[in-house]
Amino acid sequence: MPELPEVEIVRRGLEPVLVGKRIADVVLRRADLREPFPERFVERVRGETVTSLTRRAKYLVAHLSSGEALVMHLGMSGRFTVKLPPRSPSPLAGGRGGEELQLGDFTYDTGCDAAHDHVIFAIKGGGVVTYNDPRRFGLMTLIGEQDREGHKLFRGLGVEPLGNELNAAYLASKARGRTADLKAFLMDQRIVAGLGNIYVSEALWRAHLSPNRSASSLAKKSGRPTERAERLVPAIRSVLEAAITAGGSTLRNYRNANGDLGYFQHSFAVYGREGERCLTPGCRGTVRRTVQGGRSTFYCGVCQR
DNA sequence: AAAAGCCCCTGGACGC
DNA sequence: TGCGTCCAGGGGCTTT
Repeated sequence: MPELPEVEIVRRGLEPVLVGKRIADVVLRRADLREPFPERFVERVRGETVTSLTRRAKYLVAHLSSGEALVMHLGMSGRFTVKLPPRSPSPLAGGRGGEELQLGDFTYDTGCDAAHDHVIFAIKGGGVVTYNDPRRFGLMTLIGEQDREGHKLFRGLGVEPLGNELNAAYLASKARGRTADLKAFLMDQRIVAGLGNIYVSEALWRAHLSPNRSASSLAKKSGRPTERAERLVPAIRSVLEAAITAGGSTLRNYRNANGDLGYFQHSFAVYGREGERCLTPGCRGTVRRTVQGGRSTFYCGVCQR
């Protein structure tokens, strides 16, 4: 589920739990996700202190005191849950009799739906962070800080959409001469890193641009940005910022309830709203769904041109 | 180099 | 209730 806003919300949720803390223990419950965990993964993480937790595109990066970075990607179905310390057995477990694991100073009750809990981190003096991922499209690896920027995971990534590097001139320079449609162009992590299927649809709606339009129409023949490119930039920024804001507030409430970093509920203008009215003021259009590159695209054919 | 297609994996929703 | 089909917010790899 995670696109940039969700990953950023997870980062903000995990930050106070992890940063400045020592990872007392790590349990791997299988040998791989999308790819195998690296050699000696547990030994290289156990005992390390997390000095900071950052995000690049859809990757979470936990910087360790060893000089290595623990790089994590949530794939399609990855999520982290946090259990703050440890009364065992938890009253919430409901006597379901989940498997019990001994971690560091305390016992962790996996509960009833732990079949896809693949990685468990015990934080010294502070709780348990669990990575759960049914589809296992996620990823965890360790990269030396020296090598990180040049690593294959990061080397080809485009600009951060919330940074200053994303601007109309940049989009135009990348879009010039492209035959791909705008949807595919914005989904390409080498152009803008962190957008996914939902927020591309949402950003194009905000910019009143059709997903079927050629990406090259962001650039004039001279290579200068068109007015469309100028519109697209604030559309991308604003939808991501709104999602992060909404998710952040939901996160607080959710953690107060049960410590779970659940994904936020967010209402979309077009995504998942096929057949419903377009929300652009004054527009009489209806949201349509099409398929591009095997993925659903939602848009209004009336106000998005 | 760029674009299109296929693959990885599991679970949930839906129709019969 | 059970079974088959389709769909899902990720990215990487191969082919053209």
